[in-house]
Amino acid sequence: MDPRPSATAQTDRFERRRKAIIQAATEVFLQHGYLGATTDEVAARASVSKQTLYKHFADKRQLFAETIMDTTTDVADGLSGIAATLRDTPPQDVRRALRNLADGFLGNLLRPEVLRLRRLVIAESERFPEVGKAWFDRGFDRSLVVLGEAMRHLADRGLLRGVDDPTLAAYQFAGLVMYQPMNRAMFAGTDAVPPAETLDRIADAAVDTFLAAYG
Amino acid sequence: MDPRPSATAQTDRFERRRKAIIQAATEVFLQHGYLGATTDEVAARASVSKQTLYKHFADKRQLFAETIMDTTTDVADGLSGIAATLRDTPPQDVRRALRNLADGFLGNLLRPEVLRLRRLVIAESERFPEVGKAWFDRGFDRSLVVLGEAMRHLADRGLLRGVDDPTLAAYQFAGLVMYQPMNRAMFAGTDAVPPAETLDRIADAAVDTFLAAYG
DNA sequence: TTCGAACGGTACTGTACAGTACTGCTCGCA
DNA sequence: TGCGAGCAGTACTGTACAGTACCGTTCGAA
Repeated sequence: MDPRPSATAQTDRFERRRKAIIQAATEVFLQHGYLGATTDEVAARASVSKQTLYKHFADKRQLFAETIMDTTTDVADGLSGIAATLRDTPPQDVRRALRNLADGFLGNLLRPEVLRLRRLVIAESERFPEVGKAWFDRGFDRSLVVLGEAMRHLADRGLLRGVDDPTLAAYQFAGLVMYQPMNRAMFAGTDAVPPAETLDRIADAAVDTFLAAYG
Repeated sequence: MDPRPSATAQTDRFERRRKAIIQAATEVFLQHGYLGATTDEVAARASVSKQTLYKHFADKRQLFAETIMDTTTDVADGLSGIAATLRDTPPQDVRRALRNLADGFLGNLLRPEVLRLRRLVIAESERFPEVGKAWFDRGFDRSLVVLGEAMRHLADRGLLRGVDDPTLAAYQFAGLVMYQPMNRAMFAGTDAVPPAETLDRIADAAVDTFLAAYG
């Protein structure tokens, strides 16, 4: 009972349209929030009629859910790459590698789009519990588990000590680095991210404290 | 004391009404968010007519702004009390006092109402920048500055060392304790706060790491 | 060239809600 | 007991928007 013929050309077209709608919806939802966004604007920005939009997505709820679900792994993928380089750090470079990791956190997570996306997911985590949970599990938590694995690897190589709970250690590192700037950005606005010198001081101090415990 | 000559009865009445409206508005905004909330429901829950509501507040925006502004110092006050007890900790009890502080953070900030309020402020920090900034400055940052002062005091007494930047040290402690559970709660929902054993492990590990650096 | 499905444009429907207008009651005060 | 202010109740206005219906056009397949 597939209404579409099996021709791949039409399927491609269909998929391209769907991507355009999701792209447009991402922008509109990020700008106005869930309730503030209108399907009219999404359709217009995707250069698609509302009829087409509603052929792809049953209703506004589903459009939102699928749109945000699409972003779950974006940030995590970036951090996983950095975590991977940590595993094979030469012995004398642990401090430098951790400092590098801190910069990776700050540089990735404090980007305006990431902050707006974060705010949106948090804002709608009661209306869309599955979306919030997925974001946490597949994005947030996942990248810290990966980071924890890298730290355990460093511990196995004797470059860190006392890493009984690798994931917890990873969260501690992230907390040392991100807690102040992330909260500041969440509350005081995207343009309230601390200046580079401040971030440098925070990153240095985070590495010092982390190595005092695990170095 | 009261500069006004007469009519205090009516003024009291007026003020009581205003408080009732703000109380009702707090509940309604927390439940539905800014756009999702209706002034009809606020008026009904405050047992007040819409006319009366609009006599107290020019429009919905102002109602929201004043309602949330009213909450800025609620959480900070609770934490400041705990921070105050830290200052005069006897020498042998530093670890226990820090552990106590960690419990204070977790117990205060992970309460369902606090989480919902946090989500709301974050969600509306673009529509209401003043509100978000005020919440950060008067609530969040303020309590950590106070905590930093207490830590500097401990350092002056020789119970901590290396506290060059007390506020930064306070943020590090808060990050070690709160980063994982707060993010989990923000994304995965109010009922996703980790169980008590997990929070215990996090608090213990936070104190260990903090004291490794500053003890 | 012809056929048919999908699509864009657009107008429409129903509903929800911010803010206002009006009426009659109630309550504090003399 | 009577007066006046403020308020509850309620109805109304204007607007915005989710979702649908309809029509004419485009485009791919044979």
